[in-house]
Amino acid sequence: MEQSIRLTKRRSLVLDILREHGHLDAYELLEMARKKDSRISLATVYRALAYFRERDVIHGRTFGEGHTHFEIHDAETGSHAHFICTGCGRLREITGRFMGDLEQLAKKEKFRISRVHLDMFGLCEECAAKEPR
Amino acid sequence: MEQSIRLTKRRSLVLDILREHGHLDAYELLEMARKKDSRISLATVYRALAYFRERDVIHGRTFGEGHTHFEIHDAETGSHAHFICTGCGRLREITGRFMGDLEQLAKKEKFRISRVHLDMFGLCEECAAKEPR
DNA sequence: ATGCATGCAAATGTTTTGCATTATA
DNA sequence: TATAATGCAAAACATTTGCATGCAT
Repeated sequence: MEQSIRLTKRRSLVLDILREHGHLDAYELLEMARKKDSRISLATVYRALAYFRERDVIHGRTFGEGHTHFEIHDAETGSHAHFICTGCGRLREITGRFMGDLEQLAKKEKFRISRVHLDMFGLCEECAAKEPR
Repeated sequence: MEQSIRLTKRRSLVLDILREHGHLDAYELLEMARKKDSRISLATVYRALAYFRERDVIHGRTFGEGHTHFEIHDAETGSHAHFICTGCGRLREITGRFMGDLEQLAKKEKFRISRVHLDMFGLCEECAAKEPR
């Protein structure tokens, strides 16, 4: 809900890492950030995340393990969709060609959509092969 | 990933409350449960939630406030979809008529879907009226 | 000189766990 | 009985904050 974005060295670092890797949790971010800037603190990471979240640059989500993963919004749609394999835990991003349908639906419901989060849980090809049904 | 489900008085209570109210957090659940059973503890609520979650009866999700909401899976699809108003915070459930499309997509991606979580963030009709753009 | 940004450590809030007790779906 | 569930309090985590210091998108 804020407007201007002031980028510091450390905020940029956090953002760059997210840009490169996507959906990381705070500790993973801290670890990667420290490779480039050994003095960055966990508090700064969290503060940067909160800062960007307020400004709608990133969002956080949880996949059931009790902590938050952060990622940058999809540039076009502000949306994100995932396949999460319940077998191996792998997470794959899927892109937004069907987001239009959802917006369609939203319109019918008189809801003005700004962001969609879609998570699909199931088995990926490999895990499905191992565990046939 | 577990098989049998043993229902005790307290587990049933937790489940009944979720059935009646949907997406509650642990404290809300505790509060409502205590109206029927004044001696139930927070630990039991959490343990019941973990128990049902392992057995895929319920799932938890967060909407950005730092704690988890729990709800029962949709009976047919195992899926859930929400509109979350970023203005007033209201949450509305939407039903699954377009879930088929998603399953279609999943099939193309060779992913065997068992559950879909869809959250759409935006402004509800009332908030959109207040804050036109 | 001023206003942010930051590190550190402490505080908070949520969820989990160890252990003794109670119930038995 | 034997096993599992429960309450209570403490512990463990994830996240936030107060305060002193440092920096300058």
